[in-house]
Amino acid sequence: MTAQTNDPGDEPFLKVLRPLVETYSAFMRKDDRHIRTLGLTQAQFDVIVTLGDTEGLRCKQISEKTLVTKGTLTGVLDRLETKGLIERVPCDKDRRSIITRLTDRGVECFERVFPAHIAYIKPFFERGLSPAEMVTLRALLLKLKKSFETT
Amino acid sequence: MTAQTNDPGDEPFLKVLRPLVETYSAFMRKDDRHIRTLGLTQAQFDVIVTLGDTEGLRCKQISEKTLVTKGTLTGVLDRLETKGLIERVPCDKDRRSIITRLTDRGVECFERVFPAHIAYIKPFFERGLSPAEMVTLRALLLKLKKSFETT
DNA sequence: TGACTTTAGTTCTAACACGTACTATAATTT
DNA sequence: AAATTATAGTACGTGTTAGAACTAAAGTCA
Repeated sequence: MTAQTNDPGDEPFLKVLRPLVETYSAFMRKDDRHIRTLGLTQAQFDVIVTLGDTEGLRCKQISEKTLVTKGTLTGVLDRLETKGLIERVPCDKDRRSIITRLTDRGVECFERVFPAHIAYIKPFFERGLSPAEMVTLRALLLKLKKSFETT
Repeated sequence: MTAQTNDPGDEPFLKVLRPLVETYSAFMRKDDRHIRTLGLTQAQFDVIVTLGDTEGLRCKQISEKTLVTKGTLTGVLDRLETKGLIERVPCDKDRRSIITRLTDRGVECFERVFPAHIAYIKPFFERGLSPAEMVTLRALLLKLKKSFETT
């Protein structure tokens, strides 16, 4: 005879929600701290990586790829511009738009920081999961993601 | 004959990292927006839920459960106190500590907001994943989490 | 007891993060 | 062409967020 409670805190799906939040948080703490040792913030790193290997992108595009809203992006770009890592040039085709691209120093930063960070993060994933588990995890995460994107 | 590139952007583990970030983000956007319609921020909601069904906790304990650092917590608690949802009472046993607990209005808020939010979020998980998939996803996430917690 | 060390919580700074309002420009409609 | 609507980026207000410096109170140990 099991106790039949209606405590919303016992919902089975919370057994997925909490690990999702906690795993993401554990990853982010590591990720963030390492990026800071490289002299960038998380948001700045994301922008540099997004701009790497491109000829420059518009705010809208950067915003979509980094999941940073445009309002926030203005400030992030301001700071990267101050650091001399990016430059903003007006767009000929659409005078509302501005093309943001890496400066020479920005490219140098990208080439130094990106591989270093990948190399730092990689072992945590490879130690924790087999290749087969990675495939499974990816598939399940994408299913869940899709559910959050419908409606 | 497959092309052998050394582009760090092609690392297999990124096929897990990106879904992890994107799924968490997709979830959070939904989660956050719903909580705001209930009149709280994410951090405030987390604190209210943590304090619900307790006789009050110390900052340290709230900080551990919500994954919010103590420096941030002070501000969150300040705003909840201003809203009249929590109260801070000195701790007899340890005069460095302060017990934070829900006021009557806070309890009322908890009882209204928590079930409502659970009910809102639940369908996204249950639509996206079968019970068996939830078990698998949970296990893999916890393995990965553990890897990020060692060292 | 008195000098270290740890712990609890606040204060402070820099940087996000979101939503709203705003300006300028572009696209569409009539 | 004029009016309407949509889009691009910025400005601003409120609220996190992490981390370092600070104060007060315990705990430790010699």
